[in-house]
Amino acid sequence: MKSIGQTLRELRELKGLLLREVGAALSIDPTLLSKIERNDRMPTKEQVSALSEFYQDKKNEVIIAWLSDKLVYEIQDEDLALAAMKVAEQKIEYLKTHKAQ
Amino acid sequence: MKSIGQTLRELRELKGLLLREVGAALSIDPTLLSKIERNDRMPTKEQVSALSEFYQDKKNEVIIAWLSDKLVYEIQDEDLALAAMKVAEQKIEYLKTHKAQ
DNA sequence: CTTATATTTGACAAATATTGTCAAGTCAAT
DNA sequence: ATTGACTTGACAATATTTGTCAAATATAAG
Repeated sequence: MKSIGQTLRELRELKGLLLREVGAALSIDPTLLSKIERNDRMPTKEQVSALSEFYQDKKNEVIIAWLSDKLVYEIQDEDLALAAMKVAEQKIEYLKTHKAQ
Repeated sequence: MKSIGQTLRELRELKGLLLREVGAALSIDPTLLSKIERNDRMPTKEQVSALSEFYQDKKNEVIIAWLSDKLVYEIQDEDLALAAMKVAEQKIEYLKTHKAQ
């Protein structure tokens, strides 16, 4: 249950890499990476794709941390947040079974 | 499990009101209300507040339909949508118990 | 204490996304 | 054909988000 920032930072440090190095590998400005790892900027879908590929073995972990952070961000201040989440889950499940082509 | 648009349309029709009438009561352009009821535009937080007050008895229903739609919108195309929802739920619960003043 | 390297921060620019409006269109009933 | 309710499309207006750069901070080494 880690934030996307925490997830990315831990993965990077595990590999002993610098922001500069990851940045160079993925063409992302290191200062932007810093902000992302500090949850100061949300990475874009493309950045998450690149990062999740970069940290291969933890691909899904990265994506799930990112998606869940985006969800939380959307409703964290709401009293009905949890109730809304449950309904959203049902809606997703419904869409999944009834999805178009 | 209704969309925000469907929820609002049904509530309005139950009261036998016209878009024009609800619009006048809440200072919202009727053509915008039309789009909202057709899920073509997301209402803003302020509009949802006004609308949920207007349809008093169904206040929470309106808010939950809106919040859950926003959540779904955020992740509906993702394979990991459901997994992310579960994690987001945990994060919300965590924030709820550990929330700052 | 000075230098070197890594990271962070703040302010702003740039890009994107979202919402609001208006004129014109459809549709049904009369 | 006219009227009334609603819808649609294109564009304007706003708002939000993201990216960049220079400066600040931090840490370690010499």
